[in-house]
Amino acid sequence: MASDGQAPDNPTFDDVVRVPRQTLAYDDNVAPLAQGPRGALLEDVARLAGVAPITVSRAIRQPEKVGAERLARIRQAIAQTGYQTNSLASALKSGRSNIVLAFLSNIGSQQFALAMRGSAQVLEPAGYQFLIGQTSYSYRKETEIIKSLHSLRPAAVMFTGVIELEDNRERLRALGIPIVETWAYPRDPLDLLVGFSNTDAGWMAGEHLHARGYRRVAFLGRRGGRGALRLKGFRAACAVLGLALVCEVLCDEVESIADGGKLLMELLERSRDVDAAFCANDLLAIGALMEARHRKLAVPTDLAIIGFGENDMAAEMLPGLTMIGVDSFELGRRAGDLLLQRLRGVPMGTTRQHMALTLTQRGST
Amino acid sequence: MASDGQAPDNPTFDDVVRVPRQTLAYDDNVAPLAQGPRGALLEDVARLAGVAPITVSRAIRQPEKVGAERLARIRQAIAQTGYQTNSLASALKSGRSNIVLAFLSNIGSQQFALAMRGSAQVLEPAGYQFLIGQTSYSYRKETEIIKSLHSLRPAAVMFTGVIELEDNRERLRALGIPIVETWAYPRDPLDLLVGFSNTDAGWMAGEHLHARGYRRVAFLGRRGGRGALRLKGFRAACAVLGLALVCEVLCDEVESIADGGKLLMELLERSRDVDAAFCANDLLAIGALMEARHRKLAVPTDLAIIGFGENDMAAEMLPGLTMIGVDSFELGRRAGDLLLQRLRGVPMGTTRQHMALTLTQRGST
DNA sequence: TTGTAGGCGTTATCAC
DNA sequence: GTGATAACGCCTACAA
Repeated sequence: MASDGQAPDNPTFDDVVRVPRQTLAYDDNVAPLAQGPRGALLEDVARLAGVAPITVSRAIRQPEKVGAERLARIRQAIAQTGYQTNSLASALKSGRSNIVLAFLSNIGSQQFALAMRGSAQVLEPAGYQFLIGQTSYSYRKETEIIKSLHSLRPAAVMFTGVIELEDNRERLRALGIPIVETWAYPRDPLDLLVGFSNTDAGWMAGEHLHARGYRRVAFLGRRGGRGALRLKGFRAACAVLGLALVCEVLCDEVESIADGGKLLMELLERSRDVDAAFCANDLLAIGALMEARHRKLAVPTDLAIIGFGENDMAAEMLPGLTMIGVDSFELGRRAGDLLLQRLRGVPMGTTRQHMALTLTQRGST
Repeated sequence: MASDGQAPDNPTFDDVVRVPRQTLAYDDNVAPLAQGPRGALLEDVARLAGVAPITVSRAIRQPEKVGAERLARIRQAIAQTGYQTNSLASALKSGRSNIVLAFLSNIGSQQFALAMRGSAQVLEPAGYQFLIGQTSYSYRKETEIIKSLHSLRPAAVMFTGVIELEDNRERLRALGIPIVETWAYPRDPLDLLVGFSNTDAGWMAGEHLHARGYRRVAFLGRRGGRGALRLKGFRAACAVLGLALVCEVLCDEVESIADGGKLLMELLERSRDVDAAFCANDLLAIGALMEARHRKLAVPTDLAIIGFGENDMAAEMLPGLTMIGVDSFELGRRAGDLLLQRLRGVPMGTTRQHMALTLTQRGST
């Protein structure tokens, strides 16, 4: 065992728990393990059940079209052999797989992660494999990914954002699969949409600051994408309500809490005559609040802070952070639901859902 | 635009930026869009280039085996048609795809997310599609996922953890693909390993508390998995160094910061005669520190707190949280590197890498 | 260096 | 309700 500090030269082995074979009871039978790298084929099952391969295939996909007796025999044969459909071959022939792909612009975001849980909770029980990829806020990567979809043939795709490149929109349409965009409320979504208005979010921030009596405000946020939309709404509110938008501190990327501190410092350098700041995302708001405290600025008396996005930390901080946000988990769940309806061919009333924005006031304003 | 508060009935449309076609310059040519849902085939490219399909296939995979002149013609034809390899068909025939799958036990974890970025940074430039799934700390789901791998035939798989079920280990071995386990240091990894000793992490926590003069300590953490390993090391350190391990507060799952608060409350109910607590993960440590502050406990004088796992927040809190952790990004990067070596058939010196644990002392101890 | 033949495992199509 | 046949798009094996 390590005996003196930082980096033990001889790490102790972890005695990881090992669960022996077949001791866990599942609802379904745990099939016997495949023999060797090549598992049972449709043909093997068919031979065992005394039917044609195509009948086994049907028994799996459309059991109602197979006679009861044979169905039973086939099911037993499947259990015996541990047969698993080769989804590659299946997808190649049918042109559609059971994979649903979600692409996150940032895999580290708490909100996106929550949404993914919501979607998975809906899609996985329905038999889809839910996998996640990242675009890292890069057009370049987004394009590569979307190109690759053409041959991966997922059943559906989901994005935490709106596709902006016309080329990519075209490519996605050409796939002919359900697509959900989220996290914004554009006029013309590609296909399905579960989102909210970032413009309104900015407006709400301005309105709240005004209602709380602040008059000289600042914006901290990303220059592009949803940041720009939130800024637009914020500017509009300031103009209408008569707030002085003293300072817009913009950046290109937000990677961590530390960025919030940096932007706040920049703000304070540019102007000290500001009584409230709207931080256009959760990390920025948390970072700004911490930096303010480090500098002994009293929040909210010296500077009020409102953020967008919700985050577990917001409620836990002192003072609590006032945040505008959406229920990300629910957003993900609904996105999954919309996809499911499409995939099942249910006639759809609406293909666009709006998520309500909520403002949770805490101590920071 | 929303005019009064919480949930606007008529959300404002976001005027999302739209980037028109062909205005972005990439290093490679952006191929023209595929015509219709069915893109160009190997055969189409071959016809255009005046060669056999197999030659095109080779030009893509082993260009050195194709004559220079034809290679040029083929490449032009590929660009013209916008041909994209159908990875399904390719994988079906060759028995191997270019997808690398990583499974996270918890998609919301900051550390896991960092590791994924590290892996992606290595694997994606090498031409692999890096996708992420979740096991949600469930044996059941893990089993389902591993079964499905059989037919998805990824090039390799990665887990943020060690596979504990013997059945699943068997299934994974049968796949015959590179496998990386991480986040622990077991005696007998399935294949590749990039990990650290959780047992040592627990030991280090005990050692640190001892060195700082604390004598009556508590453990807060998960009952199973890595929590149990960290507890084991912590217990050992306490025994050897003469610390009184007054209280072990255990739980089954950790989902959010709030759980840390709950466990701390439980601790305080069970015993007030404790001068330091080791929280076996980042959320627990953050939650416990916050709860302590809410209760006006002075940290570290009334209660010291040390956590495992690192987290952006740890350094930002007041007092800063002393944490033991690993460089998750680097861990992910190395895991990706190991996989790449395997996939490329590079003879490997070692298939097991140990990541150093580091203790960062901050104000909380 | 290039090409031919055949098949990966499944499912669409069309007969029975 | 069931089965024979062909084909999805590519790549391995072998031959030229």
